[in-house]
Amino acid sequence: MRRTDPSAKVSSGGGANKLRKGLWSPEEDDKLINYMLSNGQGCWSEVARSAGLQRCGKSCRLRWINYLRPDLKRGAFSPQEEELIVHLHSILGNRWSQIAARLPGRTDNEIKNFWNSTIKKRLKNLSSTPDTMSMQEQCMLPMYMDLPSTSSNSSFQSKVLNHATTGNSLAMLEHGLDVFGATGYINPASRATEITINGDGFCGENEMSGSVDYVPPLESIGEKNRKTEHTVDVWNSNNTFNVISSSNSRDNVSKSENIGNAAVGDFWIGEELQVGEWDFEDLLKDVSSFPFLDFQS
DNA sequence: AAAAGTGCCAACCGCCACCCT
DNA sequence: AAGGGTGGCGGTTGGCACTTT
Repeated sequence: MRRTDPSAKVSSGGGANKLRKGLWSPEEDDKLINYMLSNGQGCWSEVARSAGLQRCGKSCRLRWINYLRPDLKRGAFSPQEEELIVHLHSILGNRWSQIAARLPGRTDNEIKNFWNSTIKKRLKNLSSTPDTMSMQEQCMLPMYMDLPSTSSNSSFQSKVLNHATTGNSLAMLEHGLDVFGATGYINPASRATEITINGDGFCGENEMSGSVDYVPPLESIGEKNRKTEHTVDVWNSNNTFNVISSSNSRDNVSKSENIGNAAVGDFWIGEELQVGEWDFEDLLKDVSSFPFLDFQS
């Protein structure tokens, strides 16, 4: 843990308006905590002024949200949290605030740091040792590694690789997954050949196999630039990807369009799946059932 | 023991959207 | 409609702590 810097920089500016930057001192923390506990959150620039802090409101907000908030859960991420982060990231991509919203007591910054410093590296390492990874990791792996070049459809594979290399889910909608999500995550409790579409209100026709996790439109209310055309990549039981196109409603996925496929290669060992290998399975199978979800926010 | 390398994470930065005037 | 203030977000950086050489 970094120690507080008693000589935090003071930003250049006019006379009395000098604002401190850098690490927060314990005294500053005390001021902010005391003010917030007695007055609650208001306009952050006003908080900074009223609390007697030579900080910009933005800095106060960040400090409070990421470090001083009393409901924060400090300490290492549990394996369950880690699993959930990986799964949510596979669905939501780098939408850290939305991932954090599903992990009580954790901040977006914390999750982002954890992802960049730990999970990313772990997944990278795992990609070179597929025989030692957990079931969940096996299922997630294809999203983060390059695929073998055995696809008969190179453009489709390019698209898949683009997803993988950008860290976005294979299942991210091509033009903005802001209404619902889908992922190639496969339920380890199921045999690969038995996986079927699931998700609230999504895809009435089980004409394609695969696994689709519905993610509630947590941020979709009031969202701008909502796209009306969606494309979803889905793992199917033949170790290929399906691409499902929908018109404009998650309740009306009208067709399944298998525009290409990409073999997932030797690291896919779905036939060796064991039921009950990890307890978090039911939770991850359908994120929408997670009790912490706030669909209305 | 010291230098170099690496990991971790708090905090900053820039951008964008929203609200108000 | 335009512009300023503010909040929120994701990407990035800087520096401390730890590990390796």
